[in-house]
Amino acid sequence: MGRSPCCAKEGLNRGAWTAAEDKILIDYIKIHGEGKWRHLPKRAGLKRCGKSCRLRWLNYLRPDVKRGNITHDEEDLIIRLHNLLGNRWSLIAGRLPGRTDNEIKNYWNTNIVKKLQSGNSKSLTTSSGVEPSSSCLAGQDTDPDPELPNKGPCLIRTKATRCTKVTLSEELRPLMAAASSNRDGMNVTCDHAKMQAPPLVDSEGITNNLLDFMADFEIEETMFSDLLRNMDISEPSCFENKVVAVEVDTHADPQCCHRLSPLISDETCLNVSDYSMLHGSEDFQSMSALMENEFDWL
DNA sequence: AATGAACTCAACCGCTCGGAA
DNA sequence: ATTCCGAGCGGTTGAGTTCAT
Repeated sequence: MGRSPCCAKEGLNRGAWTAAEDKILIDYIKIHGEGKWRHLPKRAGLKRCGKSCRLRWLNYLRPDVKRGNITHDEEDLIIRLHNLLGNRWSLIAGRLPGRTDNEIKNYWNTNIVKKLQSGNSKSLTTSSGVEPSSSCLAGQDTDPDPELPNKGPCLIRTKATRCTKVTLSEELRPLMAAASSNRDGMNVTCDHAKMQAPPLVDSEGITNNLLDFMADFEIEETMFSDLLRNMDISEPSCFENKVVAVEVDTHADPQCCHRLSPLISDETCLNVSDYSMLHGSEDFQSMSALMENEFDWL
């Protein structure tokens, strides 16, 4: 037996929204706020599915939705973020204030893909010199660059609230899984099955799924570098260029970032939550310098 | 001016996830 | 532990619009 539909479809309006319907929805949300979408149509007196109301509000009626064409800067950012995130439109949209995931998805599929297919990648090179990855055309999640199978994908993760998540290259995962199992008073969690699983590879030996390639560590309170220190590793330099990505919140202890810096390869994209975005800093070195200046933590 | 092709983008659909019961 | 439900996500569709002939 299948799942019950989100709403009874009989007698509901479909297709484009009318101005009158928009007004009803806006007025209702002004009074009652967002949420409870399932019950909203009945309470507001709309002959629409709750999902439809939610979509209409989020993609069109919300007051902070930005109108007008995507600017060159925005396109530049979309390309960079797509290189890092793949088709994770909501995450990309989260970095473009006022833009919705639907809008970005449409823009990508109608404009950027077309430019790529016409071989006009030069015009799509970002100001930072980043070209869209070859996987962009496939309309699939971004694969790691086959040329860099062991350096890990460049990626930006979701916003972090603390210095929490560390994404590791596959060779580091078993070590870290063991370390977290044997932790002594350190509040560290991870998906052990994922950490110890071999990476999925295709017939050519290329890791073919970014998400499988990644393994997150949740590190509460304790900093990642402290965990490393507690691991039984005779040669700390074995970590060089092995940490694929790190999430650090702007409010996190900046010293943590400093300790991490030797572990992170040049090719790695470090996500420092909004910090690097706000400052237009794309690599760890410049980000690190910014933080040094700002926090005086040396 | 007419018409068909191409394009755009709002809306829909099916699925997954997380939290509550 | 399991089920249910609300919410959100990404892929797809199709009506309306624009463009080319």
